[in-house]
Amino acid sequence: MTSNPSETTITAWARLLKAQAKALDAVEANLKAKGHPPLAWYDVLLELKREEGGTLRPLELEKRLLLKQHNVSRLIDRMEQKNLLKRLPFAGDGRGQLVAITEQGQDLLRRMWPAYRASIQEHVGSKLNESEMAKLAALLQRLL
Amino acid sequence: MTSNPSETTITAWARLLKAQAKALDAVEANLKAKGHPPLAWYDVLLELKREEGGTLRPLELEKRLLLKQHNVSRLIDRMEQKNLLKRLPFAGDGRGQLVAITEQGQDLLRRMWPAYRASIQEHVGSKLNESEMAKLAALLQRLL
DNA sequence: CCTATTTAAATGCAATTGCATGTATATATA
DNA sequence: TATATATACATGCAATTGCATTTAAATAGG
Repeated sequence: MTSNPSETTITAWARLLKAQAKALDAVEANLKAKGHPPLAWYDVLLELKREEGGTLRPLELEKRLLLKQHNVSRLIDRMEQKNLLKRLPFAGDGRGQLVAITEQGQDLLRRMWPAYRASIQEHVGSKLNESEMAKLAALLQRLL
Repeated sequence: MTSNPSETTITAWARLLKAQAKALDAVEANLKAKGHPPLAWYDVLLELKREEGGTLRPLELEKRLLLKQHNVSRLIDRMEQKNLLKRLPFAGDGRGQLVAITEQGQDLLRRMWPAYRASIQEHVGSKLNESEMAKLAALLQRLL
């Protein structure tokens, strides 16, 4: 038998939704205003960049970025169109594949970061001091 | 000149996105599995229910729920189709309108709450104790 | 008052997402 | 090793969302 959430929990839940939506909307809008693609593209490229060889399987991207399988497939389609990444066969499993970041992908990552970074600071960083931010990060980690 | 976000801020930002996405995905999936409509419908109905007279203007819903104007318009369309709310003329301003919750809307609110409540507890409430939850709620408030 | 501008909401069309299913390959089991 | 089942990714079609524009009503300025 599961107990009911406390009022405090309900408040925290509501604020989690609102705070994230508000900050994300602002960050996405800023990226777009600067002529950049959506944040999801940055997320994909960053995951790839951090890997040895700059490759990951779609399945792994799906797990890390909490995306649905069909959305990963189509996100890769769009990004491949723009030459930000390319699909490679995966030797270990004929069903699978590898997605590899390209030079252009790395370049986009570098070009997006200044705008992205400034938005994070404006909409999140500036709202709490360092120790409060550390506390927030720790509490959010507990939800993961 | 805006400073750059600290590492702590970047971590908190990443976790805000992930924690919200994870919890929200789970809650939405649970509602759907129980045969309920999306959370946004609940949000709209709850906002209306809490008002004197059970009415709000679309513009107000837009602000409170952080939705785009055209999405509010179409969300209202779909909910009106299902008789969960109805559009009324707004006397004070001929351009505007009032959206009013119906009996069926109030009923849906009541029927969704047990499932929603259980999900909030499972995916958020059970992860932190009361004082931690209060701290989280307070920190998130600061982002708003 | 008349005209220009702003505001509230709706809508046509394109892009994205959700959902179900398809295709190919891998693994398990008889 | 033949057959059934599971897994990885793709895709057709419907629903939703984004974007630009439209419509109607309100307010501002001459």
